[in-house]
Amino acid sequence: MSGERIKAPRGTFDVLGEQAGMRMALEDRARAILEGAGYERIETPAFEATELFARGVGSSTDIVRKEMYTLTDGSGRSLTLRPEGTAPVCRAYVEHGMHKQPQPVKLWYLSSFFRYERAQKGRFRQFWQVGAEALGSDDPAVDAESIVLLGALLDEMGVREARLRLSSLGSGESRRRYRERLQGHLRANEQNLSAEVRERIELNPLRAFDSAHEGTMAVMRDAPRLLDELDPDDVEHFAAVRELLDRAGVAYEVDATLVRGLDYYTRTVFEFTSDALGAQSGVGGGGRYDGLVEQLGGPATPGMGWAAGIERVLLAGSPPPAGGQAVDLYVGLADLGEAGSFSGVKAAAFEILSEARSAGLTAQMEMAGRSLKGQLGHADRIGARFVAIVGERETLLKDLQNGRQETLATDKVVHAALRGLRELA
RNA sequence: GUGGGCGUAGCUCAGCUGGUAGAGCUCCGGGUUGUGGUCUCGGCGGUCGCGGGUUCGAAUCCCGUCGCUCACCCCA
Repeated sequence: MSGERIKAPRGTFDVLGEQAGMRMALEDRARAILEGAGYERIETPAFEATELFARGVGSSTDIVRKEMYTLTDGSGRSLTLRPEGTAPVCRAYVEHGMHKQPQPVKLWYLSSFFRYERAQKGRFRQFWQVGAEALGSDDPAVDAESIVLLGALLDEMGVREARLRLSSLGSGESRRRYRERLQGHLRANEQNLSAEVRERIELNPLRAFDSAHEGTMAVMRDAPRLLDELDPDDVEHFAAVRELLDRAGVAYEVDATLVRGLDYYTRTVFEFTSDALGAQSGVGGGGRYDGLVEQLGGPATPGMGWAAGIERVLLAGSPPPAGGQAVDLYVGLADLGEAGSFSGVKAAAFEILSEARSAGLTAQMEMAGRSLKGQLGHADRIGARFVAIVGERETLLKDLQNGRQETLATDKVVHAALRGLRELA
């Protein structure tokens, strides 16, 4: 061995074995649920113009301020590995003129995202999210359906004890007025706030509700509540969303202190949390972002969506085990010959392998130079039904399930295996 | 960026107060002049994260450094 071992970068991981199976199961369920509700799959580029996130996600967010993987390409363009999925989807909506399609346009994705953060349980630098976005309608039914779908996905993935918190951030003038009142309250009590919150009074005062700092929490107990100051339209919209969720039998709690980390949210916001997760309790969340498409240069278009962290869903849930691929026929060799060498027997075995696959069987061939005992052991371990031991003149075909075996001409092996499998069925 | 815990075979770990490394699992092979899942025996496999220091001697003590991990922060 020479040279230093190169390891996967901090905060990244290889997906293999059981993990890969669980992910496939999740993707499978997500597709069934979302496409059943009219969502179509979308994949956007892994990197975008930096400007998209600066404008879309918002310059007050931690994501834009310190968590983006930004690089300059050969021609001097500033590009950023996507830290989230909503802005790219909105960009695609505008770029492809989807406002001409029947609204709402419903899109879903399962992709990886990148944020420069310290990794910990449930938090990584490259992570995966499944997300759904519905653009072009401000109907409360869109909000409710969206939330119901994520709830269904979490349920099917075995995420127990998921709590749903719900709120409304309002919109327009009332929201601006509220923001100023809150800033006033914060400034009046500035000496009791944590340093982080103090720094954010101008940028994002709502974040103060999220603080775990004691002094800050005391100040926030007396702070004005946004929910008490919504516009009549927003009040009505929020009431409709709640009514629809009630009708769907979805349990939730209204939490006026629920704030989300991205600037684009308006009106409905929600989050599913689970205690099974450690410090990172958020499994998935989202909300309405009625101004985002316009902010990205498109027509005024309402939008509603969510994202759930794959790693967190898997951590909090108990996904159904993925069954391994059955192997109908394992093709072994009677005469091992030299390791890595060519032989007539090997060629005959390879021919059987091809023939078996053409006949619709799943088949594998001995490629490690194992002994006869080793080959049978291996075939058994991978769950093969039949083993063929190919010899110079004839071939032994053994049924591993009942131990029966017969010797037959090599070119009859696949037929015999097929016949054996048919008898089983 | 800050703090705690941890870094010994591919994996899980043992190795007390210093005497230059072990187990289980996995993998491969033997036990069966060719036949699997049990059992049994054996083999492959380790610069004890890295660098320095103390010592006759360090995986074991000290310092530094890197990495992993959990937490703060923030979020999915």
